[in-house]
Amino acid sequence: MPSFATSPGTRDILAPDAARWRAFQQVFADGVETAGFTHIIPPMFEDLGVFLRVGESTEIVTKEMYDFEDKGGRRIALRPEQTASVCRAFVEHRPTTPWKVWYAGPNFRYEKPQQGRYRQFDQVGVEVLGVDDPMLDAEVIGLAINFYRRLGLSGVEVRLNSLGDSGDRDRYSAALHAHFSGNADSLSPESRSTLERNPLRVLDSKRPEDASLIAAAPRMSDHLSEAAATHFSAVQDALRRAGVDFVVDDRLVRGLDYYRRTTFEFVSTRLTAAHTAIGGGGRYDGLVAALGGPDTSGIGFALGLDRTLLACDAEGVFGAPRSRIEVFVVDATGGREAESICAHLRAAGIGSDRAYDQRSMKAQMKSADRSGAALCIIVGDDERLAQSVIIRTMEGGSQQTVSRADLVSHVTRMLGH
RNA sequence: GUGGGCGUAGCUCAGUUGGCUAGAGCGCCAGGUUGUGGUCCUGGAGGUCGCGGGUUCGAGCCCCGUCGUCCACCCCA
Repeated sequence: MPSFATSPGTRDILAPDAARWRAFQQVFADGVETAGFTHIIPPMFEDLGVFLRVGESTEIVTKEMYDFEDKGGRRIALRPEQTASVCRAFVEHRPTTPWKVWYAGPNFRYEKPQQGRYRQFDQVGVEVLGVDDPMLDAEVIGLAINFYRRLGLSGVEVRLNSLGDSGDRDRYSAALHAHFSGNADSLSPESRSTLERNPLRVLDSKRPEDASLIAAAPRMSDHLSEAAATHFSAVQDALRRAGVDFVVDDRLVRGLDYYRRTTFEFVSTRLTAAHTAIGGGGRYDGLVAALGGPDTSGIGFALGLDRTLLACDAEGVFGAPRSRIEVFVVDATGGREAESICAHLRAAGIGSDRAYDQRSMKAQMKSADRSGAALCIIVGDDERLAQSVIIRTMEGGSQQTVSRADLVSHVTRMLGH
């Protein structure tokens, strides 16, 4: 039996999934770079303090951080998300604004794994710093929607809300606290403890016994300042102009404390498991300042790679790309013919593979079949002597003999390059 | 962190009230086919039954512990 396996919540991504991941990130990168975003690759670990700004009341900070002391005595944490890193980078390098960046890569949270939730999980995302314009909020949301479309997803719903400015948020939070603690008896025990940590999160409870109290709770929309309300309606107008469907969800509360004003979530309507949220984001005006930078507004989103792929599976779209092997070379003379033919094909940019260990022709043909190649090239003693090869189509099984010198041009033509 | 289900071949699983040498399908390898894959036939390799302890004449099966995994809660992507 094996001595080791992957740690809980981590896994190896093998073929063909690994290529699918790469394609996913490529599609994302192409889309956002077309919109003027540049790539940022922040480190995977940082000073713990960077991430504490995510919110003292969140479980991400209190329970789920992969933190440790390094050999130099520094408090280090594996990043649980990348927004804080991007803001730290902004403060550190002070690029000119607007600063539009995108990222892709793994994050780490110490959680109990289950479907669509891992301790090491990948996200792609964007952040824009230094722009207050509500039209940007809509553009950022549209970017994600466009990406989903390119993946082929159609069952994605945009849920939209505004948490108001920090003053609004605090006043609303106090109003909620008053409402819920006045009726604490009829609240579930879990929600009672949530109430003390973060009243907003009680709205997120899915427990049936909390439903009626939540329905009767004060509305965020009644607590928005004039400025925040104007901003929010401008965002909605811009979304309508862009033809992006959305539903305003008064109860939408996002997990991280830094969110202000516009918040949104992307929900797969085709996913039945617990995790239907495949992405989310919002404004975090104030995070840059909290990290020691100038007062700078920010907005962004992160999309979960696993969950989005789960949604793709549910819709039967964006499957794994097929093998890059187009030609498989079968050599019944010992292997040296295949050796040189593969070298030629590869030099010409044609994906090719072959068998080793002088296996039987039948075994080599089986390998050719499994490789996914469209063509197979067969060399036996006759062909070697005649300086020719047989080209066989794997699907139809028709074959022709051509001279070695013409091999690459024949193959190129047959593959339709 | 809480609760529940499940750990038997590479994969999916069967295995009776505890009872001979632990099985099937798929996959893999070889042969049937002395020059040809995908179909078919035959054969073969591959297991400390997750791990440790206990009960028993005897444990894949029962008990305890542990680890892993899945699901739900919590939380979140």
